[in-house]
Amino acid sequence: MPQRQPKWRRKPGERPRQILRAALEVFGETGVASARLDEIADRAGVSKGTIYLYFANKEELFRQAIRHALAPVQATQDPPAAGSPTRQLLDTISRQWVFLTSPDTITVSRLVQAEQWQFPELAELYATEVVSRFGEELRPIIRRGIDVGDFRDLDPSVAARMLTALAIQSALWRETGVPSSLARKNSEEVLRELTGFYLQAIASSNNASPQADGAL
Amino acid sequence: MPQRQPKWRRKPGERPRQILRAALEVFGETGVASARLDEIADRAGVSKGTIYLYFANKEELFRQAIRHALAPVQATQDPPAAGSPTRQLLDTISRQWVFLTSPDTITVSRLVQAEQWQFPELAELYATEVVSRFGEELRPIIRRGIDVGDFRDLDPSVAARMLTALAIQSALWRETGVPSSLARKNSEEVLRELTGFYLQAIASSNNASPQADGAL
DNA sequence: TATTACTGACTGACTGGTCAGTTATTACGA
DNA sequence: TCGTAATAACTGACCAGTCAGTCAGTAATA
Repeated sequence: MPQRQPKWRRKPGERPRQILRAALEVFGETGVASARLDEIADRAGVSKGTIYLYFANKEELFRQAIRHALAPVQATQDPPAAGSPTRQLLDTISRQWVFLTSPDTITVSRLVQAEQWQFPELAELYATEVVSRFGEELRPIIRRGIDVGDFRDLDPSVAARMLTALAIQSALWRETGVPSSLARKNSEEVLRELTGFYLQAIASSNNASPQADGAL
Repeated sequence: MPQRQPKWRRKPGERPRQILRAALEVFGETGVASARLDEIADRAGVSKGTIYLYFANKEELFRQAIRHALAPVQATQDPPAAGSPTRQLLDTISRQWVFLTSPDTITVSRLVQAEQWQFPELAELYATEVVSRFGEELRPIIRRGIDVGDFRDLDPSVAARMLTALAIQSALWRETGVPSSLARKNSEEVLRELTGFYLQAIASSNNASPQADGAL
């Protein structure tokens, strides 16, 4: 006689994670206002009431979901890459690209943009944890590249911001396959176009073609 | 004895415009789902019922509001600017920048991103009417610049897409003052940084510094 | 048996959409 | 030129559906 399975199990340790994951999914598909808590509960495999054991309300759940999704980038402390500035830059961009193109990050980027008036503190969090952090990684590399003469003389802050803007927008566009010129391209191709363009863009004239090829 | 003012006036010709304008405003502030039709009606100076005389439902109102806001760009037929490729490019970017940084366009850019799953046809419209159209203006100029030797040898399509991505993201970031490095900068400064960076980025080595200064 | 985790039916506030009724405007006859 | 009938434009109270949030009760676990 088979032992009767319990209808549900107590997993107080895992619940928050399960719920946050489902929440990000649903919020990402419909936006905050249209997201239904019953749907989130379903996907998390719990009942609606359980959500309220761990989160105060829908808004707070959203906040936590975003923060949770941004945790990975907060965790990374970049091992200062070795090699030439070009090499370092390439590695750094590549690492940032992996983060930016992950489904969760795409969702967060879109949601934060969309809800910036309802949740300005999340826009700020995103700016700090993603944009600023990326800048902090990029600037010293660019500066060194200028000193060494590999890159032309430009403002490292501006150059870093340009790259980040370019990377984020590329990542967002690639997801939708819109504009159509991106539809067929996979993530690696887009990254290659991006790095190809950017390295040329900042290369000094006496170093007009830093070899980016074969780098990935 | 003062003649009694009518409580309201019949303005069937203006109503749609009034409503669309109010709708874009409210949609932009709260997103589609949270926007209340009573609020839109208030700001348009009409009652809720009137909205339904001109639009089938909320979704359709949203669609029309976006299309309406994109009409200006559809109307412009660019007079093929005179001068060197650098000059032409500068003029074109400048014109596109004005469009991108207008409050309505900012709102549209944000809304289209946010609602791309609910309204994929609007994402496509935006891609066609903004991104593709910009590309069509930029590509021939870039191509000529390459032929003439002012710009280095790169793929005009990629170069155009990079510029558009950069411009859109810069416009969106500037609005919020986030990242904080953009908070104090006004539109003109951001445009100058953008063009400065980009012209350098695509300049050929034997033309390393096309004079962008004093251009605006 | 006590405690903790969880369920899901329920409630009440909210809002998209409707439509019977009202007001402005126009057309027309005297 | 004035009343008045006809029409088009508009209003706003109402209804029906939805969903965030509650909580009395139940199931799992210690």
